[in-house]
Amino acid sequence: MPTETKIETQYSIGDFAKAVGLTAPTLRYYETEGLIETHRLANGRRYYEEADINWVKFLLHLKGTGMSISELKQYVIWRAAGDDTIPERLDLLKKVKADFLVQFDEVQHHLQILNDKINWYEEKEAGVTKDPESFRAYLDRFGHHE
Amino acid sequence: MPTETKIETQYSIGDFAKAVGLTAPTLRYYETEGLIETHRLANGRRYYEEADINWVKFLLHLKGTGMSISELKQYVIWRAAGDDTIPERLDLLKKVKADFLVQFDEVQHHLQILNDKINWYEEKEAGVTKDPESFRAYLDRFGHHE
DNA sequence: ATATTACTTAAAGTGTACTTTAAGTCAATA
DNA sequence: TATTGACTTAAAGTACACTTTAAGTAATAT
Repeated sequence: MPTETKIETQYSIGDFAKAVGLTAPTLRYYETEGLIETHRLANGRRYYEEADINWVKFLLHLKGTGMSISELKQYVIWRAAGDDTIPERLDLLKKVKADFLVQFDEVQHHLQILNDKINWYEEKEAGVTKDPESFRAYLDRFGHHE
Repeated sequence: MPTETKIETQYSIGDFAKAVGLTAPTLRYYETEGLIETHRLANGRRYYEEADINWVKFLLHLKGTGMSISELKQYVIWRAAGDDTIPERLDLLKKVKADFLVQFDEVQHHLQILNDKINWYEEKEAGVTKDPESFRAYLDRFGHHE
């Protein structure tokens, strides 16, 4: 069996930024915050590999669930400390999830009211009701409150 | 039929703040931003009525869908200008809704990845897999990507 | 009556997450 | 070879949405 030399694609910071949908300054900022470890060429320039794309994309998913930079930093610190910190990481992610679900419910309620208002305006514009119904009364009709 | 004198409950800014879940400084800030019109007692102090509670809660619903203070301000300006601006308000709310729905989909995907990671950690912790499976491989098993 | 609390304004400060600038080095293209 | 473009760092600046401070007046509670 021949020995395969794996040739990893190397990305400059600009190309990597495009690949993950961020800007080069943001990547440098994340690096100073300890979220990303960067590799350096002999001339001092940063480079990134395929695996780094997965890592950054995963970080962005966590970020998208509401994790702050400092929470991500804590997560990264625990991750670097090895498998002993899996319970801590799990607790953190579960807390993030619980917070997320609360927000998620709230935001769905906000959407319901927004939808109701849009529908109310459309009915009003169409002149469906001659005697105009208040938005409150309109909400009441659907049992939508607060 | 006797003439009914409607006695509107009057709230001080502190009580009103509690009623809507904000702080007094935030209410003053919203007032300077033109989101809230305040009534004043003879002594210069602000007071609020029941109807103001509905208005602030409605604003907070719109805010919760992602509208910025300046978008809310624009909405309020149009509202004050009367029914002629209903098309503008409708356009704004529809744009807000469209943006919201994009975000909503994204955020659900973020949740999926978060959930997958939590499950992956739990399986890892339980020692279900002897030969540890990478998170990428785990995601692949469920068809969860990016 | 006095002390505490709530209100008033204007202005300055805070936190988060970047973004931009400045000054310089180095690599790639015409 | 010249010049354009991409990179480097450190530090300052920005946007948003409040929050806090300061200095003062007025209402409420003991």
